[in-house]
Amino acid sequence: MGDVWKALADPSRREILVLLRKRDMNAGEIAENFDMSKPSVSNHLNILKQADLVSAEKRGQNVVYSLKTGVFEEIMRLLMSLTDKQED
Amino acid sequence: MGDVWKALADPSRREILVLLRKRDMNAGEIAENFDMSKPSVSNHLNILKQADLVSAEKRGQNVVYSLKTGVFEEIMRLLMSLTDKQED
DNA sequence: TAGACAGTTAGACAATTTTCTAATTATCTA
DNA sequence: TAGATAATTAGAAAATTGTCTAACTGTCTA
Repeated sequence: MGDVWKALADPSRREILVLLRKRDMNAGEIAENFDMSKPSVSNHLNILKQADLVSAEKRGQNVVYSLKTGVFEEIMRLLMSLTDKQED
Repeated sequence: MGDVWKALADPSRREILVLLRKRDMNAGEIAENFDMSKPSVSNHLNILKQADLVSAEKRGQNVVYSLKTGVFEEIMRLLMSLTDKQED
């Protein structure tokens, strides 16, 4: 299981998540939004997948990526616990 | 203004934040909690400061660090917006 | 089934990041 | 004021990360 925080550290990867918020997209559609080679985007998608922030489903010759929101809750929990001093 | 996400990407820095959740600490006290040279810790503290995640106040020959929770809200807002699909 | 298309893998390279030791600055106290 | 203590700055080395091109795999369709 990859590092969620490291995954979120890169601005391109955060932008991918924002894109996927609107709708599921395949790798090519995602890549169109970036001034970057396709393998680079593929690499970012892989890091997001390992961090469990997106899921990938092969559909024909495309791979459709979707946002996975489950992990966010965990992150938010940690952030909230930092916000509330002295708890724990 | 430094990058908050990059600041949060490092596990040692996140641990520093958790330490400061309990109470304010000076640089030396923080460093005691890590198997790392003092300059390295100092570097991490500087990155956290630039990201506005901690504040530093010189008190005598010590520098006391405190958690700054303001920025978390911004992060949480972004995370929440990702959680709620299709909004915006 | 041959060629085109979508996507990933492999390998190399450049940039960034983390860490160290040594040196420096600032403050306290005997 | 001299020496000790707290912390940072400087500069270098090692590790990690992001990016590229070239090559490969799998799927579709004419």
